[in-house]
Amino acid sequence: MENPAQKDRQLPKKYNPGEVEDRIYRFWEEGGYFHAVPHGKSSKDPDPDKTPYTIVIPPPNITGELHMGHALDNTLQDILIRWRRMQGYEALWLPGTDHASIATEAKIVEALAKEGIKKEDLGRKGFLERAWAWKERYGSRIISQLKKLGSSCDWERERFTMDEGCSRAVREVFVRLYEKGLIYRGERIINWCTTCHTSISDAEVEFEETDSVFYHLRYPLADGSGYLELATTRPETMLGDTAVAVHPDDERYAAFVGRNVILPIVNKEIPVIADTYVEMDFGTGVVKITPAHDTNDFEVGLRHNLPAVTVIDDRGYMNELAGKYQGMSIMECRKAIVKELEEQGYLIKTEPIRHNVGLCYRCGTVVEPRISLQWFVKMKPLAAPAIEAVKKGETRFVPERFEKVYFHWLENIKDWCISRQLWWGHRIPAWYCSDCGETIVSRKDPDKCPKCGSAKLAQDEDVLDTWFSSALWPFSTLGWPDKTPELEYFYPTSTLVTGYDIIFFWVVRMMFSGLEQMGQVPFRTVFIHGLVRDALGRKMSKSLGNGIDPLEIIKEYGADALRFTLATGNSPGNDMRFTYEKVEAYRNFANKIWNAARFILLNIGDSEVELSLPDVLEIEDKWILSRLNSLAAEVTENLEKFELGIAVQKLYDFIWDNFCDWYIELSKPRLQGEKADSARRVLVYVMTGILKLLHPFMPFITEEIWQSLPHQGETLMKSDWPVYQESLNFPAEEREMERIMEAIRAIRNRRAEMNVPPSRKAPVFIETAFADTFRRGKIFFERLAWASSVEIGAGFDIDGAVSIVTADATIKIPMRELVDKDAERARLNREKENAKKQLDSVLARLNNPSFVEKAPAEVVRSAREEAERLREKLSLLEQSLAGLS
RNA sequence: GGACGUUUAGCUCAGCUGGGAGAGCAUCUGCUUGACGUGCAGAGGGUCAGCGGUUCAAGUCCGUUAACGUCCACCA
Repeated sequence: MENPAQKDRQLPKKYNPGEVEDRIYRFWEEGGYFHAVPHGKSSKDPDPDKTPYTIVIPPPNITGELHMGHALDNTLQDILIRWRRMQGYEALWLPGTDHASIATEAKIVEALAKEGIKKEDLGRKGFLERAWAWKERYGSRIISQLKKLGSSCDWERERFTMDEGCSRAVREVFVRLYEKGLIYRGERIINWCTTCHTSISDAEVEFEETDSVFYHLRYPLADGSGYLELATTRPETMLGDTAVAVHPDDERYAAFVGRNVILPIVNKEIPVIADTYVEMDFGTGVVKITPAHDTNDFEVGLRHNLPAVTVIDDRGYMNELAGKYQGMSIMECRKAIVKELEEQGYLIKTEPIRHNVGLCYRCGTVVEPRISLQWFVKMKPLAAPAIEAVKKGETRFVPERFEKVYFHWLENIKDWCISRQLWWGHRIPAWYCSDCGETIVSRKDPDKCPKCGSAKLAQDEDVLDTWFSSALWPFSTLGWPDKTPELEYFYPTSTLVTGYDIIFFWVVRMMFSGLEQMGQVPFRTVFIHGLVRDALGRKMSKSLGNGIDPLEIIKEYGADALRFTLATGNSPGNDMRFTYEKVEAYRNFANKIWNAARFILLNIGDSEVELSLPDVLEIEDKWILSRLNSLAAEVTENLEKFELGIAVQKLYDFIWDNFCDWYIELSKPRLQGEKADSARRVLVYVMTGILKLLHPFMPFITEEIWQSLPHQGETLMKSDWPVYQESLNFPAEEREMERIMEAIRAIRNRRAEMNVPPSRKAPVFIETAFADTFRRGKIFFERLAWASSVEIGAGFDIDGAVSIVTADATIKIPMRELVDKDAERARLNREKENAKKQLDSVLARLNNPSFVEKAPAEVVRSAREEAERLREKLSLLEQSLAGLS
C-alpha cells in the first residue's frame, strides 16, 4: 500500500481529523487489513498455530441511524479487536445488520401511509419488494456510519439476518426444534399489540406505572340472597367474565363458593370458585375472572375448566359477543359500561389506583392479553443447559453481577411466543393441508401432503420473531448448518459486547441456541456496558429530542476524540453521561499527541533515525523507557480485565505528563548538542510505543502519525503490541529521576508562590547527599527550573537566599530583593510543622507492635523509608532555619 | 413484593484483589520557554452519604439506615 500520510514530515499545527480519517480508513480497507481467515487447515498455512479471537457484532437494525449507543458498543468492540489483532491473534470482527421485523415493518407502513397506501393494497409480495428496497437503502447507510467510527470489521464477511445463509439456518433450527418437540403450535394467551397488530413476546412488554380508576362492582347472587362486591380496573372485560373467584381460606366468602352469581348487564349465571391466586387482603378479596383477556385469569380458567369468552377483537374493538357494545373501542366501551352499571345500581364506588400497565415496547400501545393460535418454543429444556454453562464458567459475564440477572430470567422463563402476524421476516416453514388438516414442517417446501397426498397446502401466514434469527447470529454468520472452516475455527466466539438492556432479548437466546445447535456456548465472555445518557443523566430519546448524533461529534471533534470519550471515565456495566466538555478534553489530547509528533519530526529534520534504541542511554532515557515498559504491562493487564477506562487513564497520564511535560522538555537541551542522535532515537522509540498502545483507542491519529514517523511495516494496525521486557526495567534510574523531578517541582513551586516570572533566571545551589544524581540532572534545572547556573556542593552560605527543602536536597536561590526573612522563617516553620506531623503519624504506626508484627514486610519497610525521608527533610529544614538567623 | 446499582473536590466521574484520596472541567495566580494557548508552570478545594462492626490498618470488606436510579414480578 501507498503510504497515505504526508511525505514531507511536516505536520500542520493543529490536528485535523476531517482531513485524515476517511483517507486512513480507505487505506486500511484497501490494504485488506480487516480480513481474517481460518488457520491450521492447510499445510501451506504460514501460521498454522495462530489463535482466533472473534467478535460478532450486535447487528444494528436496518431502520436505524447510528446513535450513541451504537457508538459506544462499537468503540468497545473495535478497541478489543484491534488490540487482539496487534497481539497476534487472528482477529475476526464479523459485521452485519438485522432485518428487525416489527420495527422495519412499522417504518415501511408509516412511509406507505404518507403515500396514502395501506400494506394490504400492495399485497404480501408487493410489500416485501418495498421492504427489500428499504433494506438496500438503509442497511448500507448504517454500515457507512460504522466505518466513520473506525470500526475494523471484516467487511468481506458482512451478513444480514435475512440473507440466504442466515435464512437457511433459521429454517434448519425451526425444523430441528419442531422435530424434537421443542417448537409447538397452540392456543394460548399471548400479548397482543392492537397497533402493530401482532403478538409480541413477554420480553417485548414494558410496564409503566399508570394512574387509573378502580371500579367496585356488585355481582348479585343467583338465588337473590345478596351480592358479592369486587373491584376491577377493566370493567369492559366483564362481558367476558366466566367466574368470580375468592381465596379458598377466606372465611368471609367460604359460604359462597360453589354458588352462582349473575353477571350484570349480560344476565348470565357464572360460578363462584376458590383459587389461591386471589389475594385476600387486596381490594375486596373477590376477583372477576375473564380468561380471554387476562393472563392470570387464563391460568385460573385452565385450572377450573372455565370457558373463555373473547369480547375484544384484534384491533381493540368490542366484537359480536359484546352485544350492544359491539364496534366500540375499549375505552368507549369502558365509559358506556360504567354508565350503565351505575344506572342499574351495580356500581358501588370508584377510587383512584396506581398500577402497572403493559405497553408494547415498539409503539407504546397498551398490550391486550388475548387468546390466539401461535407458535411457541418450549423453554424449560433449553434454559437448563444455558444456566448450567454459566454456572460452570464456560461463559462469564463482565461485570459478574449480570449473571444474577441472567439466572433469574432463565429460571423463571415461560415459553417463547415466536410467531408474528407480520410480513417482513422469516416466514414460518409450516404448511397446513386443507384436506386432512395435517401440519407439515420441513426443510424443503412441500408440494403435497405426506399424509393424504393432497396438493392443497397453504403455508402459515406468519413470520418469526426477529430475535429468533438474531439468536443464531454467532454461528449462522459463520456458515452453519454447513461445517465450514470458519465455523470450526472461529466458533465459539471470544467476546460478546452489548448493553445490559438486551440481555433478555438477545444474550440468553444466543446462549441456549448455541448450546442446543452447536453443543458449545456461543461466546466465552459477555462484556456488558451501560447506556449513554445526556449531560443531565436522562436517557437519550427521540421524543425528548435530547439525542446527540455521533456523526456530528465526529465531524466536529474527530472519531478518535469520540471513541476516547466513550471508552473512558466509566466502569463496566455502568451508565455514563455524554458531555461536550469531555469530548473537547480528548480532542485536546489528540492535538497534544499530534504536536508531540510534530516536535519529533521537526527535530528529525532530514536525518536518518535508527529504529532501535541507542547503546548508551542517559538517565532520562532509562526513566522514560522504564515507565513506558510498565505502562505496556498495565495497559495490557487492564485490557485483559476489560477495564478499558483504567487503561485509557494510564495512557493519558503517561503521554501528557511523563512524555510531553517531562521527557520532551528534558530532551530539548540535548537535541541541540552531541547527544542529539540518541535523543531522537529514544523519542521515536517511545513515541512508537505510545502509538501502538494508543492505537486501539485512537486508531486514526495514531496511524497517521506512525506513517509520518520513521517506521517499519505497512500499517500500525498490524504492528506488534508492546510487551513488558525485563531488559527495559530501570528502577534505580526511575528513583533518581524522581529525586531530580521533585527538586525541580519544589523550585517551580517556590518561584510561583513568589510570582517570579520565568524570564527572571537565577543561580541554583544544591546541597545534597545525592550529588552524583543531581550532577547528572544539572542541565534539567537550567531548562525546567529557570536556573542561570547550577552548583552542587556543601555549606553554601548565601545571604538572602530562598531555601527550598526536599527530602533529598536543600536548594538555595539568591533572590535577595524578593526575600523577606520573617516570611521565609514562617514558611520554613510551617513546612517543619507539616513534616513533623507526617513523621509522627508514620512513627505512630511503626511504634505499634502489632503493625510491625502483622503488616506485610513490604509495607513496614516502606513505612520505615518514609520515616527516614521525613527525618532527613526535618533536619534539612532545621539547618535552613538556623542559617536564616 | 424481589434483585441490583449509585452516593468521593463546585460539576462529571476514576479509585482493580484493604496500606493512608485522584483526573478532567470550573475557579484563582503567573507565563509571547524555539511541539502544542486545543498550551506551560503553580494554587485553593474532600470528617470518601449516616451509623455500627471486622482488622495493626477501611473510600475499599461485613452489617444496617437513608436518598436517588435501574431491572424483574404483576394485587384483579
